[in-house]
Amino acid sequence: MSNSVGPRLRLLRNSLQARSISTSEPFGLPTGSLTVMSLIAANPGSSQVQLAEWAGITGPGLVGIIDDLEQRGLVKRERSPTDRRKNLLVLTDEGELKMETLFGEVSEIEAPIRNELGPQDFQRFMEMVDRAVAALDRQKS
Amino acid sequence: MSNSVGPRLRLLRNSLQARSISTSEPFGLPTGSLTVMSLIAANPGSSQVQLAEWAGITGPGLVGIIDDLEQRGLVKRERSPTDRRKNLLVLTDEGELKMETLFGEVSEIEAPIRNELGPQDFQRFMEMVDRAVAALDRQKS
DNA sequence: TATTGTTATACTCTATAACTATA
DNA sequence: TATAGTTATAGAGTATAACAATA
Repeated sequence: MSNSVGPRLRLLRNSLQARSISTSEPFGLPTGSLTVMSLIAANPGSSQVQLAEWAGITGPGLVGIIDDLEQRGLVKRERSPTDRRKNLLVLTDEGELKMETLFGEVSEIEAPIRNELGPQDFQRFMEMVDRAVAALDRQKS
Repeated sequence: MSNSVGPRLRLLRNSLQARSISTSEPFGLPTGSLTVMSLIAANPGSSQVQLAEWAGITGPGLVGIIDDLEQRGLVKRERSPTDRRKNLLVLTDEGELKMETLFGEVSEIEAPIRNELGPQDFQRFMEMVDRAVAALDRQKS
């Protein structure tokens, strides 16, 4: 079609989300939930501002996601003993299990893409997206 | 981070849109406007259902975009003489000019990505997105 | 005074259902 | 009856401003 990535990106994201995903829709969780869960798993005890920064979500946006996850018993908010303004976030055991399930679901939804590109180009594709994001972020600062 | 494209895609789209783009934000036009304009340019006299299909936009969504473009004198709706239910859409001369300007703006906004990947990989990247979309669409039907 | 998390709010994008006018 | 365009409506996602608690 045209020579820019914007329109393509919308088509791809629409298709994925129509398949009920960007991250974790299949279980009725808000978009970004799985991203946040995996960040917590990799960095237990993170604060919400840290997570928001990493996930590319605004503060208020993250509050809603954490509310949802906590209500389902997948994540726990613990007040930091050293700085009582902060929440230290951790996954519950149930959260760890659910996260694995969600990754499976997402992987299945994205299977057509993986099959189309092949495992090697699929990996390259994701690396390219990461590099594109990094390049834009570098520009911003 | 994780092994799926969904979260990455959100980061990339957010970054682009923060730079005031998905397609044509810089002039206050709704998202998808430039996509629609380029489709009309390539297929003058298209109907709205055709355009919605091609652009991955819903019928009602397209109405708003066309309303906006028509109000600015960039696009004209003409009643089809053979089937008076249909609108035949065409770009005005001013629309053609504006489209070129918008392409320039978008290209500038996406320049960091092009520079990061290099022209060849940038092209490959866009092809991969297209293939991914096609693969998902194939699955759907 | 600055920061963390929160609430309130608004705007955009997307989706669905129902209406009209044509066929 | 089916289709093209439209209107009305609702639901996500994202963003900003303002507030309370803490530093």
